[in-house]
Amino acid sequence: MAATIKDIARRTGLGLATISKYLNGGHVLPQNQAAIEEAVRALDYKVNEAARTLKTRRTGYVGLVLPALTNSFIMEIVQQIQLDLRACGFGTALCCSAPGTDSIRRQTELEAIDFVLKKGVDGIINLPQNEDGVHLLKPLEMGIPVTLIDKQIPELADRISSVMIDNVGAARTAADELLNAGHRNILALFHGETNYTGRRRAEGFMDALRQRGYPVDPDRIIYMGTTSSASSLDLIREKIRQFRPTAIFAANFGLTSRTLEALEAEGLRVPSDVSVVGFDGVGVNDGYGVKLWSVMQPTVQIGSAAAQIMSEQITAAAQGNPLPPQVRTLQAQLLPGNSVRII
Amino acid sequence: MAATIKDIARRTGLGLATISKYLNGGHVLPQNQAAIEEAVRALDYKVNEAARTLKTRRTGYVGLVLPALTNSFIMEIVQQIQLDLRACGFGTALCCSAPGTDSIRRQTELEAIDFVLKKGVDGIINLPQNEDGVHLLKPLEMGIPVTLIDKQIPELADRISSVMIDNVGAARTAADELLNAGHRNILALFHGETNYTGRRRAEGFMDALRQRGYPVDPDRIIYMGTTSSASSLDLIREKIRQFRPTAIFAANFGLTSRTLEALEAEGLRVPSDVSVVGFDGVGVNDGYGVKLWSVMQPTVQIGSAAAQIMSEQITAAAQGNPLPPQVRTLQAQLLPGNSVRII
DNA sequence: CCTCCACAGCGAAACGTTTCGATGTACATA
DNA sequence: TATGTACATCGAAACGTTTCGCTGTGGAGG
Repeated sequence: MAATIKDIARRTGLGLATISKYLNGGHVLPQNQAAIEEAVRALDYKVNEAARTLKTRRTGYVGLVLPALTNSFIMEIVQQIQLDLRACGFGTALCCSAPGTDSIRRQTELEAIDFVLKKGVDGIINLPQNEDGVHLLKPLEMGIPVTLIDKQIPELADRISSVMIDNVGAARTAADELLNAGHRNILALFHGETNYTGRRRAEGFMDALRQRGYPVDPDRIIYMGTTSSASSLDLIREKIRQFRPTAIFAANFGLTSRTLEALEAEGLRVPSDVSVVGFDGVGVNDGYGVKLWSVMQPTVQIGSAAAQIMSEQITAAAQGNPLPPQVRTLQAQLLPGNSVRII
Repeated sequence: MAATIKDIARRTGLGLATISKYLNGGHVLPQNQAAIEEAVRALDYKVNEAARTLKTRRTGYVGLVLPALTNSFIMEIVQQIQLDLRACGFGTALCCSAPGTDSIRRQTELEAIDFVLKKGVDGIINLPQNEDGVHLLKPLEMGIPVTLIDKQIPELADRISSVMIDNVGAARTAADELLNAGHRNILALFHGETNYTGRRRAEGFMDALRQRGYPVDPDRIIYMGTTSSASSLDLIREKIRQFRPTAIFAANFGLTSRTLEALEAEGLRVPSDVSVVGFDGVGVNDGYGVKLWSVMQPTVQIGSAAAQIMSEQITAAAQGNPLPPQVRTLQAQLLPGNSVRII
C-alpha cells in the first residue's frame, strides 16, 4: 500500500495541513521542510492525484481532440503540445474522431468532446471539424477553456483562444513565387468554401493577383468542398485538362498530395510541364529529384503556443481570475524547392 | 454544482448503495431502475471519476508511451489504439519521449514512464526505446500491465504482452521478391544490431538467401546502429558505391526514406538502375511514377490487438485474477509496386 | 407452520487530499 | 507591561464514490 500524507504526518509529528501546504509550494519552517522531505524519500510518498482531483476539481489533464492523425503536420504539433503540457505538469488525453466521411467526422467529434468531458479535463485543445463550433458549446458552458489550433471559429472568437498561421500572408507569398516566375495560368486548390482556413488562403492568393492588377478567374479557384479524396483527385485531373495550367498552388497537405497524383496520372512532369507550390512539406523530401516549394507551418511554435495558452488559462482560472481568450498568429515560411520553372 | 449520487438518492428515495450498484451494472427492481434513470436524466448526473478512482484505485486511463511521432506507421497504430481503448471506456494518456539522440530518447523514455505512473494509469502500451526494458521494471513491480507494440523484449517476455508482425516472414517474403526477379547483388539495410526487430528482419532476409543456396555476404547486410539520420544516409551512399547493388532491401520506414535519398543523391534511378523493396508504405503514394514495393504492417490490427489485450488485462486484474501476458503475431503483407526490375 | 434462502435495499465507513477557521508563539511597538 | 501583528501549525470537515455487513421481505421446501 502506498504511503499517504498521514504517514508523513505520523513520521514527522507534524499536522496534515502543514504537509499539504508544503507539498503545494507553501512555506514551512526549515527543520520541518527537511523532516518532510526525509519522510517523503523514506516512504517513497507520491501524492494521490485522484484524491487531489476530488478535492480541487482539477484533473491535471488536457483533452487533445483531433481529426484523424493523418499527416506529419498534425503529428509534429501533437508531439510538441504533449511535451510542453507535460513540462507544465499536465497529462495529454488524446481523442480522435473516427475516420470516415466528413459528416461522420463531425458527428464523432462531438462524441470525442463528450468523452474527454466525461473523463474530466481542465481544458481542451482542438483542431475542429465542425466549422460552426457546436461541439464546443458544452465545454464552454462548463467553464472549461478551449484553444483551437490551425483554425478559427468566428462565431466563438470572443470566447475561445486560438493559434494559427497568417493564412492570408502565407498564400500571398506562395502566389507571389509563381507570379514572379512568370506564371499567369495558375490553378489554385483550397479546401471547402465553408472552411475558415481554406477561405483565408484563397483570399491571400487572390490578393496577390489583384495587387499586381491581374484578373482573378473564379473558375481557376477550386474549393474542394467535402468531397472524398478519390473524387477530389478526379476533380483536379478534370480541371488540369480543362485549363492546362502552367502552375498549381495546392493550399494544404492533402491537396498537395493529390495534386502530385493527378499530375502523375495525367502524365505531366514537375516542373517542366507544370510548376507546383504546395503546403506542409509534402514532396519536399522524397528523393526523386523534384523538391517541391512548400509553405511550411511552424509546427513546433504552434504546439508550444497552444500548450502555453492552455496552461495559462487553466492556472489563472484555478486561481479564480480567468484570463480572456488569446489569439496568436504565427508566420509560415515558404521553403524553396525546384518545382517552379521560370517562364 | 454537478449532481451527485446523493442527489439521486434524495430524489428517488433510495439508498446510496442501491444507486451505486445500479450505476455499476448491478440488478435492481424495475421500478427503481426507472426511477434512477429518470433522476439521472433530470439532474444531468455524471459519475465523478475522481471519486470513483479514489475509491477503486482504477483511473480509466492507459498510458501510451512512444518515441517521437515520426511516421505514418506509428500514427495509424496510435489512432487505432485510441479508438479501441475509448470504445472500452479507457482514456489514452499520450506521452512521447523527447526528440534527440538515441541516448536522450532512452533517457526520456524513463521520464515518460514515470510521468504516466505519477498521473496514474491502469496499464501501459509502449513502443520501447530501451531494448533491455529497464524502463518497464517499475510499472511491472507496481502490478501495472504492460503491452509492447512492434518490438519484443526477450528478458521480460514472460511478464509483458506484445503485439508484433512476423518479422522473419515479412523480410523473407521481401527478399524472395527480389530473388525471384533475378537479383543476386542485394544490399540489405536494418536498424541497429541490438534492435530486436532489426535482427529478426535480418534473419528472415538471410533465411531467404540460404533457402535457395545463395551465399550470405555479411558485408552487404548493414546494421545502422545508433547513427543519426544524416550519417546513415552517408553510410548508405558509401555502400552503394562500394557494392553497386542491383537491388536494395530497406527494412524499416526511416531506412526506406534514406535509401531513396541516397539513390537520388547518387544519380541512380528506380527501378532502371537499382530495384528497391521498402517498408511501411514509404514511396508508395507520391505521384512520381515510381511506386515502391513495400512491406505493409497491418496497423489497424496491431492497434486493435494492443488495445484489446490491454483492456482484457486490466479488467481481469481488477477482478483479482490477473491474466498471463499474451503475445500476438500478425502477418505483414508485401504490397506490389513497380520498383523491382526483372533481370 | 416453521425454517431457510435468495435477494433488494440500506447506512456507515472508508479512500487521501485540501482548506477553513482557530490556536499558539515570538517579537516589535507603544 | 500591555497590545498588536505576523506567521507556523493544527484539527476537522469536506469532496463523491464504493463496499462491507446488516436488515427485512417474500416465497420455496420440509
